[in-house]
Amino acid sequence: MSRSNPRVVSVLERAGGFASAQEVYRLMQREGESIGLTTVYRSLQSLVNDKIVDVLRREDGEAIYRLCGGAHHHHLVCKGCGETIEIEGGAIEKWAKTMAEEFGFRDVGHTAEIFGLCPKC
Amino acid sequence: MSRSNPRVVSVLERAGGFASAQEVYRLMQREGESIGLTTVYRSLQSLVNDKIVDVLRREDGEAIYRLCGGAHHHHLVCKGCGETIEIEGGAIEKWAKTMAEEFGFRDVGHTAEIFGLCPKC
DNA sequence: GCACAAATGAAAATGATTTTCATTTCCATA
DNA sequence: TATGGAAATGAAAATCATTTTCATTTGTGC
Ligand SMILES: [Zn+2]
Ligand SMILES: [Zn+2]
Ligand SMILES: [Zn+2]
Ligand SMILES: [Zn+2]
Repeated sequence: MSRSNPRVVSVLERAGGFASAQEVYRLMQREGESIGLTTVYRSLQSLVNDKIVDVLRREDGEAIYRLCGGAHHHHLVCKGCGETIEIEGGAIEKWAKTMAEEFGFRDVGHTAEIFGLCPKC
Repeated sequence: MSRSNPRVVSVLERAGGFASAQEVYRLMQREGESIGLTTVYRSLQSLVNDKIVDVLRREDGEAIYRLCGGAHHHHLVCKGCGETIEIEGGAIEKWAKTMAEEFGFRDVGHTAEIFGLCPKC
């Protein structure tokens, strides 16, 4: 059932930072790899499910993907140039845990992102 | 040149939290207000430019808008039944501010959500 | 080879957002 | 009040990422 595609992973590796599904597709085409856009979308979804890939949104709403080091972390993203910094979320982890307990929630996860303009922009 | 539309502002006020352009449009229609979808989009854009309105993205990428200054809060969402609880984010606010300062980011916003299974599920 | 499940991808469908463009509303001035 | 132009409006078409459909191909065990 795992549709995680090693060829897509390889492209993300070479791409370095974030890339959209469309970009991954174009890259593979340019390099002469034969793949369908649908498969790119499915592979990326699968990689996200398997937590091998992070997904965020560009300001225009397009989804962008990136290989994610296993460690849990959060992001500080520049709205101008897209630069992304991985940051510690110690305070968040505690907050999420506290809130979940207070309301009796189990099996809890969370998301947290900060976005603004970096010094260069 | 200001296309900020007081009728759209009024809808956002009544809506309380976040609403997408499509939702604002549907709401106005339901209330018998005559307005075009294009104008809704233009008004919301204008309100964002004038910093009267905040814009975020839903998980599916749809843009959602909210009056600035409406009380800022976060959500605790049940993955099972969808129940949503509005929660305080004091710790987050501080965390976001600290991190942004540390890396010299300006004009900063953030998102934070907790999701899990509520006591009933 | 055979059967059958999973993977693939082309093409169509979807849905939010933007663009076009003709029409209408405002507003200042004669 | 009439008039001319600028700004606002909205219906319809265009755009574009993403999802769905569905027929075909591939892989795997027998
Ligand atoms: Zn930047
Ligand atoms: Zn965290
Ligand atoms: Zn529940
Ligand atoms: Zn907050």
